[in-house]
Amino acid sequence: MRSRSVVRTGTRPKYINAFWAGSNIILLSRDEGGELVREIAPVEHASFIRKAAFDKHPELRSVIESSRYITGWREEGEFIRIQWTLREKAIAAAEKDGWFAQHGIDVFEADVDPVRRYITDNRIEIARPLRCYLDLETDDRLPFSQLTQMTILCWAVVSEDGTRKMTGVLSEESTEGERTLLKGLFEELRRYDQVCAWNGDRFDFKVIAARLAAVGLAVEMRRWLWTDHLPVFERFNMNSAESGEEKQSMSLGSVAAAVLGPDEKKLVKLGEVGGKRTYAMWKAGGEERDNLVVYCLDDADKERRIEDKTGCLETLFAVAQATHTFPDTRGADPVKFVEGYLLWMGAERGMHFPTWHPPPPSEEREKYRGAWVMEPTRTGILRDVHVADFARLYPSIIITWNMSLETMGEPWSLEKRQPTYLAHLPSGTNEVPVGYCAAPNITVDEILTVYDSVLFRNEPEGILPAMCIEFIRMRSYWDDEKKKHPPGSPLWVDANRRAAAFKICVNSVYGVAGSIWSRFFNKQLAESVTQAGVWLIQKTIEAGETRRIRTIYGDTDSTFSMGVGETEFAEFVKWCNADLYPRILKERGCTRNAISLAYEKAFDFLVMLGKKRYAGKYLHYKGKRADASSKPEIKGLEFKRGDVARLARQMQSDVINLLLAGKHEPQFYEDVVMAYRKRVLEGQLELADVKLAKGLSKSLREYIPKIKKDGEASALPPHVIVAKELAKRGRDVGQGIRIEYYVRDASTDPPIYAAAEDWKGDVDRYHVWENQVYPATLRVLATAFPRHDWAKFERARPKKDGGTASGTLFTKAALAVPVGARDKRVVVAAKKPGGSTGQGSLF
DNA sequence: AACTTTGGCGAGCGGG
DNA sequence: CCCGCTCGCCAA
Repeated sequence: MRSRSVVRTGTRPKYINAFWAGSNIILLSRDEGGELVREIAPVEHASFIRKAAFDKHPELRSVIESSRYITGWREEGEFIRIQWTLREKAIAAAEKDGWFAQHGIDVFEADVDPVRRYITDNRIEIARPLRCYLDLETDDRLPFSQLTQMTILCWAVVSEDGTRKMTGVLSEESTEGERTLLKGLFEELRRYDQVCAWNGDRFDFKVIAARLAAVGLAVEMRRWLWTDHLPVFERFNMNSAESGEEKQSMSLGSVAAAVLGPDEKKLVKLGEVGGKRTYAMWKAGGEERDNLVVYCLDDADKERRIEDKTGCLETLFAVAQATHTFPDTRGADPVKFVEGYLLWMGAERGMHFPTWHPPPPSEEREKYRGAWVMEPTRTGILRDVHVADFARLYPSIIITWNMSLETMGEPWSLEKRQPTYLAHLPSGTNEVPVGYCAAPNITVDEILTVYDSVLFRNEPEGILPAMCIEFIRMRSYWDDEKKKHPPGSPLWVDANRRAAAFKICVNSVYGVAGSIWSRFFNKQLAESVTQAGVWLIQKTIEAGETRRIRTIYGDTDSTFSMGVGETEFAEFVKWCNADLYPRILKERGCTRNAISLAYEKAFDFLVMLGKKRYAGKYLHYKGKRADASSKPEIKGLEFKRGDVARLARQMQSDVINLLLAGKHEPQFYEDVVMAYRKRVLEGQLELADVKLAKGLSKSLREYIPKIKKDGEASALPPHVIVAKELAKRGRDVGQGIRIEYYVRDASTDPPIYAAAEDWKGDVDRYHVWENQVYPATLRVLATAFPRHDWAKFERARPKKDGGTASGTLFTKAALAVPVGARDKRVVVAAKKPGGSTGQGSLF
């Protein structure tokens, strides 16, 4: 490799990557000329104990000094740093039943990765890696499960600015041929530091590693940052999807189409359309082989254009640089990057954190209580609904109650016998101990109200709140920087990314405190955060009630209220911030207050269906009046879901848009329903209209059918049945893969499900209407017009004994509306006797 | 390897 | 017909 190894002197460079190799840490940077520079530093396997342990255990010093696994120790502030021969020894000594634990000595950070150790102790800064996009085409005659045996037929590498596009194609089917191809690939890759591939972790990177071994090439893979673009896109870009349409498929082609627009013409995706293609194309040689390379290059370039548009890899880099983490796939994991910053800050303060221990299996894990979701007190079409929400609720709570592991005090339990109807009153005896604040954690049952609080010391500032404050400060710094530059200019774009990155960081702090995969996990702490949120929102709703503000719904950090005008509601929000929160927080012993409620928006019309399901038309949003071009806000409804049939989304969206536009005559919607019904039962249907797509949340073998009473195995979920069939064909049906399928015939027992790739137009139209398309809209209409009978349109399938259905699907049997077909659940109000039951003209 | 959390809805299945 | 269960997706 054309790199040079140096002994470091002078100013420390920023590093593009580092990895642990045997007894060394290898650090990579690039010099002024862009040449790769490697530095070598000795690896250290360290753990920490409190210095006080030496006083308590006089024998400790000699135990440490005589251990053959300990190479040294030294004092560092309040801690002793112990250096181990092997990482495994450091971890073993910190085990829950290890020597230290038996002697009541806490061991800190024993499991910290050696690279992280080095970054933390040596204050390593992260440099921007040179990025490229990679795609491979492999021999598709082998099933996905045998990807390690797949010969690489060609590769394409595109530089991040798109000015350099290189490809390689297999010259001959032999080990030597593939070795030459791989050599060519790595000759190209060494210009870069970060290699991005769509689905790379599942496919391309695995194939490369396997083929290097197969042809006998030794390459130090850890020298690159291997970044799977797909999960990074999902994590940093997904919330931008408006409808479920974009969530149907995460394939490169689909995402490119969604992100780059309809003019992005997708080339035929190899291996997906037309069955086995790649090997045949390569084998054919000539123009066909050239086409294979063209496809391959086009995919690599799609990635580049997706990044140009979304910037999610740039955001990953901004997060990584802010948290001293390298921007590979794992660097996108909140647990990883928050830990990076936590240890960084801890080192500044002479603090160390608990050793992380592998958690028990999920069945044994104790959950903690989360947010509160209010049952809507009103459903249907509502007017003038004001929405307030807490700014960054959980970080604000962490700051306000100074919630951190090291500030956590004793649990503080207070039981109070009082009737439930008084449960909302302050306990009256909650004298919080001096110097502490009490996290509200209230359980109310029939007669007992339990304030099962955790106390937190107000001083000094905890490291978790400090981290939140720093991230918030940095976000606002970059927001200010942004304003100094013309929108869209390079400096503006950079500031925008960094602001976005710090927002991601702020929002990740709570999740990490609540994650068992984090060394900072603490159930009591995490529950204190969520329950403080419950308390705040409930206090807000109560306070509103005394001011004629009727809150009809709320979820976690928001309230939806009616009964007053904009001015009064704005006044209320102001009063909450100026008066209510300062007062009640003081009562809980808080000396800080980062809680802030904002009047976010108001809805002109709101169609409220239930918890987490509504659609609204804005009156104003964040101070700006809505206009005709303002899009409706839709939450939770099928329209937003990527797993339902497209027709279900379309029909529901049509009806919602009409409702929000002020169309409020039921008869009008009867016509819409009948038109859709006709289309589903008689019209042209394409696969995309009726396709369902569900992900596999675990590997196929983990779906174990229950045994029925009769001793038979019960049915697996439809997408799993289809996935098993696809597995037989050698398709990739691993964990996380979305299975696309449709219902061929639901009248049989069991129903027949078919993979999307087997589409022959033979879809069960009755099932499509009754189960996939109409219910989503039925629920909207039944909520909007509760006195109207909407269930009568639901039945479509002719009764088995109902004579001979032939010709048109609109036979008498299909149109008959048996009384029993009415779904009582959606007929909210009693039907008016003899009233309009919608015997529309089509009947 | 794949893991931020809990709350909640609806589809599908099976049993009473 | 209702209920309880699992599953996957979505809200926050």
